[in-house]
Amino acid sequence: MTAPLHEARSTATGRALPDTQQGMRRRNLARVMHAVSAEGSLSRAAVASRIGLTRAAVSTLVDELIRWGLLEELGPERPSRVGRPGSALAVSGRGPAGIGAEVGVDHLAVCAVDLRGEVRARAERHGTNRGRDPRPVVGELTTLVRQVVTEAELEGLWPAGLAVAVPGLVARDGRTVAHAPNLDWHDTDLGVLLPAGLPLTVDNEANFGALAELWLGDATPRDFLHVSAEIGIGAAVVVDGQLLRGKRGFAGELGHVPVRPDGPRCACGGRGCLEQYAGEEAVLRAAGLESREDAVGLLARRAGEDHAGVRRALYDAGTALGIALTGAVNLLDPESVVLGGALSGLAPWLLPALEAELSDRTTGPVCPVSVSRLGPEGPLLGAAHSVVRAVLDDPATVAERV
Amino acid sequence: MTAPLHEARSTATGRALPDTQQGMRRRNLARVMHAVSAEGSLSRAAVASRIGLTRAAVSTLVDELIRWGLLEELGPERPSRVGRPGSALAVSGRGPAGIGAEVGVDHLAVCAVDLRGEVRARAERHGTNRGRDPRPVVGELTTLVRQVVTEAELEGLWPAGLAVAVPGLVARDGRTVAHAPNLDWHDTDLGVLLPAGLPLTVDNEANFGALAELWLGDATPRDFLHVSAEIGIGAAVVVDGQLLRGKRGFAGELGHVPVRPDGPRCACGGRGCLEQYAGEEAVLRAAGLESREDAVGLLARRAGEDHAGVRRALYDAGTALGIALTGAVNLLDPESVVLGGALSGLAPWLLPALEAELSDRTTGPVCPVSVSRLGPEGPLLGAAHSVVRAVLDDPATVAERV
DNA sequence: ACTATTTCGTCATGGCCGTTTACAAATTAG
DNA sequence: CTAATTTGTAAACGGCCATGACGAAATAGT
Repeated sequence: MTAPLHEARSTATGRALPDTQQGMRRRNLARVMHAVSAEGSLSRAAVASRIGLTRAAVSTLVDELIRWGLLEELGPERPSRVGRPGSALAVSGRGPAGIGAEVGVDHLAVCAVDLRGEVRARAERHGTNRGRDPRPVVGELTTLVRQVVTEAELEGLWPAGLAVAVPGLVARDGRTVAHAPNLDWHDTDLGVLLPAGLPLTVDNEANFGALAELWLGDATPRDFLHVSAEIGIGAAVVVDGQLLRGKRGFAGELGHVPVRPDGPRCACGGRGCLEQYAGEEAVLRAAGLESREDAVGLLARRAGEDHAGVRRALYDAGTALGIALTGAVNLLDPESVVLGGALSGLAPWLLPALEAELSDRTTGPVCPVSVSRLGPEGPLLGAAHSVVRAVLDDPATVAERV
Repeated sequence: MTAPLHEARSTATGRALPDTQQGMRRRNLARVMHAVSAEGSLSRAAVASRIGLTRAAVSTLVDELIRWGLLEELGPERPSRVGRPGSALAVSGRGPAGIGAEVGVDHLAVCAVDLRGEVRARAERHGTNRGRDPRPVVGELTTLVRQVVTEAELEGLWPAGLAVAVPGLVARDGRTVAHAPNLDWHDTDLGVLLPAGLPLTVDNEANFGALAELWLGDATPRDFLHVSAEIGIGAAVVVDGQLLRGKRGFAGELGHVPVRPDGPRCACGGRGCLEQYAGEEAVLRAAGLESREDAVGLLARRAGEDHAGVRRALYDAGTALGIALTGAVNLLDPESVVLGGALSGLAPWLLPALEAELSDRTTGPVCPVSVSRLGPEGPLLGAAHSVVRAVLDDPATVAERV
C-alpha cells in the first residue's frame, strides 16, 4: 500500500508543503534534480520524458535551477541517434555542499560532499574521546568543520548544512545527544556548541550508515536491514527507502532482542539478549582476550591468524546474530540484510554460522546477506549525503541563499 | 524522516499521479473528503481553514464532490459563534459503497459499508470450508455478494469495489491466493471466480484486521503492531499509517520468530518457533484438549471455568508471545501492540504473562498492549473499509461512474 | 428595535504553471 | 543536397488557486 493521496507531502526537513501551484513547482524542481543526479548527465528532452512533463515545462525549470547554481550546462551531447543532439545538463560541482561530521570514540572526522556526491574536502583528528567533556571535543570538531568549509569554499562550494553522526541515541529534536555511553555524554545539546549559521542535524551513526548504504551502496534495495556494531548492536530498518525510526526514535535495538530467553542477565533487565553473545565485550570474553581500544581490529587479526578461541567466539556470535536476524527477517521480509560498521570487518568469520542459522530457520528463498562496501566510512558519508539529499529533495530552499 | 519530495505521489490503488494541476486538483478533492469524513460534518469555511486552502477554492471543490454524489449539503448549521452560520457538509450516505467479503475456515461473510463508514447491508453463511474446492465456495460467496449489492442498491448505494479477506498468503497481484493451508487452496485466482465488473482486491485477513484497527480503533496510533492468530500467528506492522508488506508480501510472520532456539522442530525448518508454544495446536496439546472446530471458543470457556491445565497452557503461550514481542518491540519501537483476531478472546489469560515478559525485558516505559475492540469482525470491516478509503483517497476515480 | 460587527459563501479578477502548437536549429539517412 | 528526425524555445491557451469585494445571515451592543 502506498502513501495516501490526501496527506501533505513533506520535505526531507519535515516541513509540509501546501498543495498549491507553488508546491507543485517545488516538487517538479526536485524531480528534475533527481533525474539529472541519477543519470549524471541528461538533456532537457530526456529529463522531460523521464519525469513526464513537457520539454517546455522542463526548460523553464532548468533555467531556474541553472540560475540558482544547482545545474550547469555542459554543452552539446555527442549525437547518437538522428536529430538535433541535446544539450547535456549536469548537477553543479560548484553549488551547495553537504558537510558531514563524525564523533567517533577514538577519532573525529569531517568531510564536504558536493551535489554530485563527490567528497571535495576532508579533515580528521585521531585520539580517544571516551569520557572527555563534550565542550573541548566539539571545539576540536568545530575547528575541523571550519577547515573543511574554507577548503570547500576555495573550490567554489558553499556549505548548505551540517550533519553530525554520533555513537549514541539522539533526541527527536535532532540536536541533542540523549545518551552516548561510550563517550559518557548525556543530554548534550550540540546545537549550542557547534558553529551557528549552518542548519544542523545530529543523528545516530548507525542510522547515517544505513542511509549511506541506501544512497551509495552498489545495488542496495529500498527495503533492507542494516546491521552494525559500534555501540552495542544496532539495526536500521529501511522501508521503501525511508528509515524507520519508531515512536521514540529507538527502533533498531537489535542488541536486546532475546536470543536465549533463559540466558544470562543483561543490563537492560532482560535475559539472553543478542548483546550477551555477539556484543564486543561478550565476544572478547569468549575469545579469552582483554578489553581494549581497537578491539575489532584485534579480533580480525587474531581470526586471520587462525586463533582457535577467537574463531570459535566469532562463530558463536554469528550463530546468535543468525537467530536474532531470523526473527527480524520473518517480521519484516526485507530484500536483503547488510552487515555494516565494525561487523563488515569481521564478516568472513561471522557469515558462515549466521547464514546457516538463517537458511535453516526460514522457508523458501533465504534472505541474502551482504557486507557493506563502505565499512567504517559509512556514517560520515551518510551524514554529508543527508545534507545533499535535502537539497535535491527541495531545491527551492537554496533560492534565497543565491 | 518523511517521504522524499520528488517521488510521484500515489493513490491507494498504486497508480502514480503526474505532478500537474490535475493531480493537484485530485489531491485537494481528496483532502476535502478526508476533512469532512474525519469530522462528520463541516462547513466550507471550516474545511478551508483545516486544509489550508481558501474558501473560494473549497467551494469549487465541494461543488464538484456534491455533483458526484460524494458529499451532501445538510443545510445551515446551528449558529454557535457570531456571524453567519455555515452550511453543514457531510459525506454522502447514498454514494459509493465498499463491499467487503471474508472467506473464513467455517463461514463466509459479506457486507457493504458506505462512505460514512456505516455497515448498510450484511449477509453470511455458516459451515466449514476446510478442504473444499474453491469453485463452489466462491460460488456461494458470489451469491452473498449479489445479495448484499442488491440490498445496498435499494438504499441508494452503488458498489465501488470488492475486497476479499482470506486466511492465507496472497500473491502480490492482489487476486491470487498463493497458499491457504486451512482451506487447502493453492494458487487459486479469485479474479476469474468472482463477479466481473467490480474492482477486486484480495488480501490476507490479518492485514485487513490490522487496517480495521488503524481506521476504526478507538485511539489506535499510526505506528503499531497488530498481532492476530487465525492461521498460525501473524503480525501486521503498521508504520506511519501504512501496512508494511515486505519484499514478497510475507512481512509479519511472527509465528516463526525463534523463541527458544533449541526448542522442538517446527514445520518451517527451524526450532522453537513461537508457533510451537502459542499456536492453536500447541496450546490445545499443552492444555490436554483435542483439536476441534471452535478451538478458541473452547479454550476461552475452559479458562473461564478455571480449568488449571488450560490456564497454565495459556499462561505459557503468553510468555512465549511476550518473548517474541520483546524482539519485535525492540526492533520497531511501535507506539502500541494490539491483540486482535482470535487472540482478543483469550487476552485476559494471555496478557499477564505477556506483559510481564515485555516489562522485564525492556527498559524505559513499556510499550502498551491493548486488545482489539473489533475482535473477529476486524477483517471483514477492514476489507469493506479498504474500498471506502480508496474512494476517499482519490474521489476523482468515481467521476466517470456518475 | 436598530446598527455595527462578524462570519459565510460566491463571484470576478489576476497570477502562476504546465500544455499545446509552431518554428528554427542541428543532426542523420538516403 | 533533400527529407526526416529530434532538440530547445516562444507564444497562446486553459486550468487552478489566491485575492478582494459583496450580499447574506447571524450575534453584540446601544
